[in-house]
Amino acid sequence: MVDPTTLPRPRATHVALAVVLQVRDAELQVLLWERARQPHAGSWSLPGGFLSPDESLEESIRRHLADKVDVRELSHLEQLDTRGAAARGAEEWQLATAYLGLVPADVDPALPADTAWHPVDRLPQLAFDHEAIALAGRERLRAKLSYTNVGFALAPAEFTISQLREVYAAALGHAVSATNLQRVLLRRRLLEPTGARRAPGRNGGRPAACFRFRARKLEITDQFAVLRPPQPGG
Amino acid sequence: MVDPTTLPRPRATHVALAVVLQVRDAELQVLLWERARQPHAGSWSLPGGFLSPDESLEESIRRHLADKVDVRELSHLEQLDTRGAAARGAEEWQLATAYLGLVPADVDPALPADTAWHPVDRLPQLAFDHEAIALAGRERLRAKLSYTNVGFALAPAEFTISQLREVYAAALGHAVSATNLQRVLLRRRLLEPTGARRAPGRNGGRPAACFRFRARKLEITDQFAVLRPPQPGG
DNA sequence: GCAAAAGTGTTGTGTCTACACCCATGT
DNA sequence: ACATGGGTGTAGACACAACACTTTTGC
Repeated sequence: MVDPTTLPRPRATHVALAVVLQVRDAELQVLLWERARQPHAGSWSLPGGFLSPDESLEESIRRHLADKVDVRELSHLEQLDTRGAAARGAEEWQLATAYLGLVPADVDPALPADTAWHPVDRLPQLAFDHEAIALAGRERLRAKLSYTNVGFALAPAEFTISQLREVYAAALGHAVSATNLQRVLLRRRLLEPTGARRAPGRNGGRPAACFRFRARKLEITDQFAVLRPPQPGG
Repeated sequence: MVDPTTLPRPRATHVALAVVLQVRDAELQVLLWERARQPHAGSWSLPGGFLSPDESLEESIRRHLADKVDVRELSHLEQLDTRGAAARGAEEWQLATAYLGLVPADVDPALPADTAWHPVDRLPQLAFDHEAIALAGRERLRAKLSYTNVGFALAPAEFTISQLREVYAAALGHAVSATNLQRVLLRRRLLEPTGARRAPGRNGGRPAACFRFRARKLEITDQFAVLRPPQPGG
């Protein structure tokens, strides 16, 4: 092998993409962007763009997303994976790093005209392999809802258990029992009561207590560690 | 935004790295490579190298590793993360994608002179941020030992429960009970008896039954799904 | 009072750890 | 016989899902 400083190395362009998810209208939706230019002009794709030499990957995806949604509304951002793609851009050699971004259910960011939310369960035709990436983002979210506190990133800052139940049900794609949701999240000490109560609707009903997530950054809350270290006597 | 085909985009070199782990001498060890050239000449780093335009990321890391360990001995390979690094190579703009590779405990690949195994718990000074990457690889492995069948990638093709216990203990970094290990892995149907028995050692003892992993590719075996879909009646 | 919504009590099931005990072999 | 290492039986702790029941409101 030779000294890399003397031999020009092949260079690729690099793109950062994001699967930005939000629960809207009781459905998990993803932010898509209608491509104005080739390749795949007119079809939908994940938002993102080219990396600049002076920024990190995370800075880059935040910068590109800032055109679509206010960055302050991104409550969580984590990396999915990186794929090289000979077939990605036909003529240029390109790599793409995908991120998962989450937006709380109670905000409705103003979007540019070329951008819209789409239910992840009914995606339109997507450019490149973006459908697979979007679905991978959904699965990552679903898994993490079970063993981390990611819920904080989808829920409003303060909420009733019923509201939270709707958010979880939409994200997980199946019915969720408010009873058990409350017990699991309280037992794990993810939630704390704010003291506030929400007045009932027109039909009456008991006023609901309000809760918040104790932490607003990602934590592992269920150490799935089977085979844990031995603890004599217990 | 402009048509990318008309405007030259900034391009970066891209490196694929691997955290290759194996249980050796009852310790989890990582394959390191002593750098012969700048930057960081003389210090240790993770094996890897530059990406070529005609290959995928995984092909690239397998090609670079082939110089160090026989590729057939890599029982598992998965992506960790990608980091941009302004500070990575001083003068050139570079991104690095890290992989986690695993080697079964019963092989001892011939290594080139500049390459050696080091216990992950006692790493020498590593170049760049490779220490953080190596530790991230170890944590990924530890987590997956709990909820997947990755054990297959660290264990020999056929083994006794005692041998497997040593492998798990080394990888997890704490004592593991053979009793409970056997129960968990059998209950989850990860292991099956081969029918063979292993003769006892000099001191006698009951002959041990031999087992193998049912599958030799990664599977999720513990759906950590708390909040699972409702199942009326049970 | 009655419907509606929130929240609690209770029971059953399954998984895991710990530890006692039994089994098969060498010396 | 007895030490050594392999393997099973069993009991307790815990987390979870399901569902019945109670509480608090509007009408």
